[in-house]
Amino acid sequence: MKLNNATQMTIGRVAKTLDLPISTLRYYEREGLLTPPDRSRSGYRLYDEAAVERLAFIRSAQAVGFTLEDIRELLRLDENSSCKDVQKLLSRRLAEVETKLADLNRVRNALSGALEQCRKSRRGCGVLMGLKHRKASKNSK
Amino acid sequence: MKLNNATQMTIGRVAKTLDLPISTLRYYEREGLLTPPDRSRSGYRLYDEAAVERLAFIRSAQAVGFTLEDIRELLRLDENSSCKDVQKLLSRRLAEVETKLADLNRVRNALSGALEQCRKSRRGCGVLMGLKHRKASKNSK
DNA sequence: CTTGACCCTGCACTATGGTTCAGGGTGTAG
DNA sequence: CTACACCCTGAACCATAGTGCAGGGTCAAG
Repeated sequence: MKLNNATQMTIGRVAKTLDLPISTLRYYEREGLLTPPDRSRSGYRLYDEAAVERLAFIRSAQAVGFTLEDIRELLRLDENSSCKDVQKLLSRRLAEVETKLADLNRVRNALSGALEQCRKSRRGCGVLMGLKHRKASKNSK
Repeated sequence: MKLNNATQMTIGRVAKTLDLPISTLRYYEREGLLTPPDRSRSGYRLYDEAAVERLAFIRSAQAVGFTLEDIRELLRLDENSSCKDVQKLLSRRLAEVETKLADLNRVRNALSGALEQCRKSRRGCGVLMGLKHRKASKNSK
């Protein structure tokens, strides 16, 4: 099987490039996150650079807590270039991210505080002490 | 049913206090996150203040990305006061949190950059542009 | 023309974090 | 005594994000 274009890759190649299982690529396609790629005459999926970039985007976004549903939305908006909508989604997400950052910062402080306590160990490790009095901030979704 | 002690609460009361469904409390108990509370003669669960605090801790920890499994571990270690182990877990988690913070910061910058782009809209919204070239940092678990 | 690596589909299965349901007992106000 | 809110258990069910398997076709080397 010759790949016509230098940028056409089989699913296995793409999977290796991005270090994720083949099954996940097929899953993303099923779920509408990846547009169905071209097929070779024998039915093999043939991906181009754009698909690889899209995938990389998906993984990045996912790595920081966007759900596949979120990402589907982001990609959809980006495609239609409905700039207003993108803006709306973007600022909503930005606000969420900032909330999450604030939360995480508090947790980091709590953790490192507890660790500190722990090291100069008076009166047991203050894990519960350190964290339990924070208010759980609503998931904001 | 009289509550002997001022701090004894039925499941519904606790649920209302912490604003979570009754079913979740029973679920946490099933999963070993909550030690089985006292029971009234008729079999009703009766929770005390400590249980409520424990629950609050669970929700806080969960809100910032610890899994129930993580939390089970944290609580177990805290109970046994095996300070060495708590320290180990704590510093592992701290490292994870810091990685996550760094990731989130990058996303925040990407998002606000994209938003900026979007506002002075030349050449379409740069959502994909803004995010897709980041490397997905391995989940570090 | 066989071997081995790779690809296809469809369907079932997994783990996590719960939620819902059926069928039944309890507590208290009127 | 009846109503109604509340509680119990066990078991099934749900969404999310995949993973695994059976059964079969394809490609390149030797």
